[in-house]
Formats: sequence, structure tokens, C-alpha cells
Amino acid sequence: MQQLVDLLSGAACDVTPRLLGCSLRRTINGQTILAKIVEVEAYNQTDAASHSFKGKTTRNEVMFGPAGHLYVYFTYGMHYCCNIVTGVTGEGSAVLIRAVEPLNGEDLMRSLRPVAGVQVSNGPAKLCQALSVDTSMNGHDITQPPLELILAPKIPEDSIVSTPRIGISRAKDLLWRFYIKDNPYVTSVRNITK
DNA sequence: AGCGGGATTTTCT
DNA sequence: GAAAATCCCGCTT
Repeated sequence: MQQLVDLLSGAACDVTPRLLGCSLRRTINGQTILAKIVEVEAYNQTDAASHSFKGKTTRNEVMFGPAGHLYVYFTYGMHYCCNIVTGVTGEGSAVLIRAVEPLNGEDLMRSLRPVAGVQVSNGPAKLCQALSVDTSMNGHDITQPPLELILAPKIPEDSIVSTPRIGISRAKDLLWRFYIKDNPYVTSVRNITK
């Protein structure tokens, strides 16, 4: 597990693509969900689009803590988004998990978020609903149940795509959104119900 | 298939 | 009091 913390302690823009292909293991009432991370975005303190840009507040204080913890925030009046804190203590950086692919426990995910096809988990607020993540998980240590990050071997460079981030108005020139090429669960503008 | 607007509440100015 | 790291629905093309 120290390996995991070492990895996450690097700069957000370096750590972020390494999380692609890793998995989240969520345990709910003795049932387990395993979901592969397929899309992520990097945020750090020198970034005008980041919650941590203007310094520490009660909302974002977890971002300034040690790597390997969860930063969950509520937005748009109805949505939760889930981040993994990176970098060293005091730095204020994190990785936003934007999309995951169900590997195990897909039935449970669909009972938490009853929709068809890829829409169970192809967006940051969607996967939070499908994994039952809310602000009560804010600050959770992701080396411990009921939500753990499982490390995976580095995936090939040529299957990683980088683009500008989504849903922000500042620092649009940074290519800090990364996703796994051709994965169906990656965020799309509009989804086909199939 | 694409665009536009409403929902709804926490947080910060 | 305004904006927000979003999603969903309905109308138009």
C-alpha cells in the first residue's frame, strides 16, 4: 500500500494518467463493486479552475491534506463529485474521477442508479451515485474499506488520450483530462440508450 | 443529432 | 446574491 501513496504523492498532472486502468473497490452491506477508472482530470493549486486555487477553505481542506484520501464535494444543487487527493501535504491538488467501467457488482450499481447502458457510470456525478459516494465519505482513506483504490499496471501510452477539461471556464488550454481510448464508458456529449 | 434551459443547494464574495 | 469540476428533458433541425 505504501506503493500507492508514493505514486499519488507526485504532481497531479503526472499522477493522473497513471490512475487510468486502476480500479475502485466499493463494499456495501457485504456486497462488492469493482469499477475500472477510464476517465480522469487533474487539478492543482496553481490552476485557476481548481477549487484549491484561492487557498484553503472548509470545503476544500481535504485537498490540502496527505495523498490517498477522498475529496467529495456537492455542486449544482444536486450532484456529488469524487476526487483522489494527490501531491504532498499542504499543496492542494487532486484528481477528479470522471468515469468508470463496471467490472463486478454491476447489478448493485444499477440498483443504486437505475438506467440503461453506459449511463450508470459515464460521468462524475453518475459514478458517485452508482458507487453510493457522498460527502459522508469526504476525507476517507482509500487504502481502507469500504472504498479502496486498487493499483493496476501502467497502461500503454498510445491508448491514453489527453484533452482540455470539461465544465470549466478557466484554464481551458491545459490538456489535463485523460481517458482510455475507445472505452465506451468515457463521457460523451449525448449517450445512446442501448 | 444538436442546442437550450431548468433543477436545486452549498459555498464563497 | 451569484456561480458552480453536472445531468436530464424537451424542442428544433
